[in-house]
Amino acid sequence: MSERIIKSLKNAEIEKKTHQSYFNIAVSVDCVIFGYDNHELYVLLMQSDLEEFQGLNSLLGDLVKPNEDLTEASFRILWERTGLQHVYLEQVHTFGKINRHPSGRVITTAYFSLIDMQHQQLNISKHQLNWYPVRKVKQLAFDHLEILQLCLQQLQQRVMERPIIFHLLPPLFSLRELQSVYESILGVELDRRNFRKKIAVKDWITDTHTLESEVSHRPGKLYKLRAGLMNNYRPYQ
Amino acid sequence: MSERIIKSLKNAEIEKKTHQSYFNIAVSVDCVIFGYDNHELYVLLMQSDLEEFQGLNSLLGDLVKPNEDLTEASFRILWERTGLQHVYLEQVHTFGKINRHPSGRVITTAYFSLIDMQHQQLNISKHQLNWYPVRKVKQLAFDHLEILQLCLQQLQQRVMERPIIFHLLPPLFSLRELQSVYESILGVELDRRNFRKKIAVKDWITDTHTLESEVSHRPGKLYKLRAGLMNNYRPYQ
DNA sequence: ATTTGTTTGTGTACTTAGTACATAGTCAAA
DNA sequence: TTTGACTATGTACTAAGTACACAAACAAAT
Repeated sequence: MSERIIKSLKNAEIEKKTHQSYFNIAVSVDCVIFGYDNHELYVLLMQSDLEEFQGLNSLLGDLVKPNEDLTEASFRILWERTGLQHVYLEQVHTFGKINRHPSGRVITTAYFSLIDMQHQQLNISKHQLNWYPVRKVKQLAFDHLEILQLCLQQLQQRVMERPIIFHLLPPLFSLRELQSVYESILGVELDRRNFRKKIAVKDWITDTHTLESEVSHRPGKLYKLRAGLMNNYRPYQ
Repeated sequence: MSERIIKSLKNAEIEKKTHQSYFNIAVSVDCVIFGYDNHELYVLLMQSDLEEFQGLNSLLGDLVKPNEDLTEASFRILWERTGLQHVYLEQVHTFGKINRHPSGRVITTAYFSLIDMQHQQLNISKHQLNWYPVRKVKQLAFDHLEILQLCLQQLQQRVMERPIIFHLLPPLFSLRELQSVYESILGVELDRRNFRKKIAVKDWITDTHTLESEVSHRPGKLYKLRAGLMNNYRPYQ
């Protein structure tokens, strides 16, 4: 064999090996979509489409296309499955264990997002999606329970430092509602007067001088997010 | 054409498309390796091996093999390039922009690690590695400057909450050294008495009742990490 | 019309964490 | 023995966090 041919074969060999070795990890994203309703934090789940996990729920995820960012892929999933756009999204962690997916090597980057489930119209029925109380989810397909737990933990940290909790609420809200969302996320009860003081110090919201209506008790003032506030905060996506 | 053949062709088409679409994203890890010496925080960098970035430095990274975890890949890089094992490692973020790598679609998961650069023997020369003062790094190959900055930011947060800073120090250290490492990471000067109070409250270290030697001033007490402390803290890798 | 249930709105005393700051003591080197 | 460089230590002040109670507003039930 001529040296040229040997070299060429070698290159082919290398190329094949390279291809096999390095280009058969699939990349996916998974979205932990949180919503709040009636004193409870919910997560949006779908029925797993894998035989191995029949009957189990899973997070909303998909493989990332070669021509899209990780972030774009997450927004696409949100759009395709729920019809929502302009949703708050934040990267949490990348899960890369070898056997985390039964059909092959798939690494996944987890994001959480926050939506106002009471007032956004979701195309839930189309895709067999359902809201589940976060604390009652005990089992999920893949390593999705671990992912959910880490996302919840990160959410708990973030809501104290940054004004992201408002994505779970309508544009106008009462302090009672706000406190209740905090309580549902943190899993603790808060003292009302101290909570109000703490929120006041943060300077995130402004009084709209309107009142709740159609409540069977003394109506509370309605607040909104302070204008221009969100310019100072960007999630690291 | 028979229907069977058509179907078969269709399947081939789908398979090809799937393969093209989903299996040509490469996965890499990059390690931001921090070290401390003489009042300064350093990062370990290598010369970029890409023509496009000739003359620039880059982080230590490599493609992830199909049969290794992301974490394993990071440990492998550390081992291959520096000869070090049992290094502190923590995942920070996954960078997935489409054009972040000139040779194709590569997403990378960034880790930072902490090593005691004064007392560990590194195989630095073999791989053209060098330590650079973190604050003086102004340009790197790829998006590595962005990665470095985010890792530094995460390190700044973590050292306040968890006892990881000790990985940058030898087993015995004085409070002055410890304070100096904090200052080099946080980029601020700290008040000595308040610093000592703060460290005392955290209950991370114990007095060994030995003194510094060979210093041309009053020697300080030497401290070590409190026994059993690290059991309570696990990095989320 | 009155009562009941439920939630709003507000302030103070106490505790804990953070900050600013100065002086005497120990060692090596000159 | 003096100089330089560092150690060791405490107090007064400020800011943030916690515990806690009562009058007022509204709807619903009577």
